[in-house]
Amino acid sequence: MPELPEVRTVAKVLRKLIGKQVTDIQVIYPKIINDNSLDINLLLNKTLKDITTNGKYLLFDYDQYILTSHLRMEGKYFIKDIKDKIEKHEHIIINFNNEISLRYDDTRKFGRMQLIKKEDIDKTPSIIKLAKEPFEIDRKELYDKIIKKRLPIKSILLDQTIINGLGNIYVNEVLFDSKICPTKPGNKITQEETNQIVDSSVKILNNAIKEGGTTIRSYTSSLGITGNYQNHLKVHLKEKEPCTICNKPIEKITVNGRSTYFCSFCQK
DNA sequence: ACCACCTCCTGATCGC
DNA sequence: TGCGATCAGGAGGTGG
Repeated sequence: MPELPEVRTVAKVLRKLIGKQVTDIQVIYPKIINDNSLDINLLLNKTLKDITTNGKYLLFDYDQYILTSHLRMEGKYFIKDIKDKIEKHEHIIINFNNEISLRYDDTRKFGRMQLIKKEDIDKTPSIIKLAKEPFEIDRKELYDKIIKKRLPIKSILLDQTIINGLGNIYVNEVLFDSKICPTKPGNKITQEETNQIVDSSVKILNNAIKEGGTTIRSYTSSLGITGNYQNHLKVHLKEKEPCTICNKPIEKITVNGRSTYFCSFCQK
């Protein structure tokens, strides 16, 4: 699943479209567009000014409009020629300069887009409720939010209103790096452990960004560019493999319905 | 406020 | 081998 490093990698690749003008839009599977979105055809003839990210959201800046795009599980973008055949899982097509075709491809159709007026970005619930990314999060505020909860720390860190950008892969890795058991309830977490979670998140996300993200089945970047961070994973998908610290087998459990990989000896 | 549970989807994998 | 059942999972919604 695309998380913060993968989304940043996608944004970087797509920035080659900046300065180009939208000449055609095709919505093949309309449910990808949120019900509360403006009509995406308002982007016709508009010029793409910038692409930024906020957590797992891509933000396409078209001057007076912003198109938000969340890839959820398997959303991906491809840049093709407008004459290229439309593939089975390509649901939204935006053509630029009558030559370049941006294809939104999503096997499971979980991804969502929403077109908003730029001045409404501060009134858009999905965006404003996002917490800060680990790079700039306030550790005391994060601790105050964590200790109010009895949910497992694993589940708390997947909540984008608590900390922004981590998904299942990186939460598994962050908790291993922090030596914290994923099932430990939030109200048992200390300020020191919170600080460690932030430090580990920054370290792991920065390394993953450097590697272009993690390539697993559900994620490939635009243009088939693939990341390399899967080679650095220490627990995710490593069930029964030896822990890199203590050599005991990595365990797989389910925490609130999510696959969780950890070392029960190293993570307390 | 907090949290459990359901929904959306389809390809891969499992079980018989 | 084949076919139906089950699973995976981010975020939004519902309801206790």
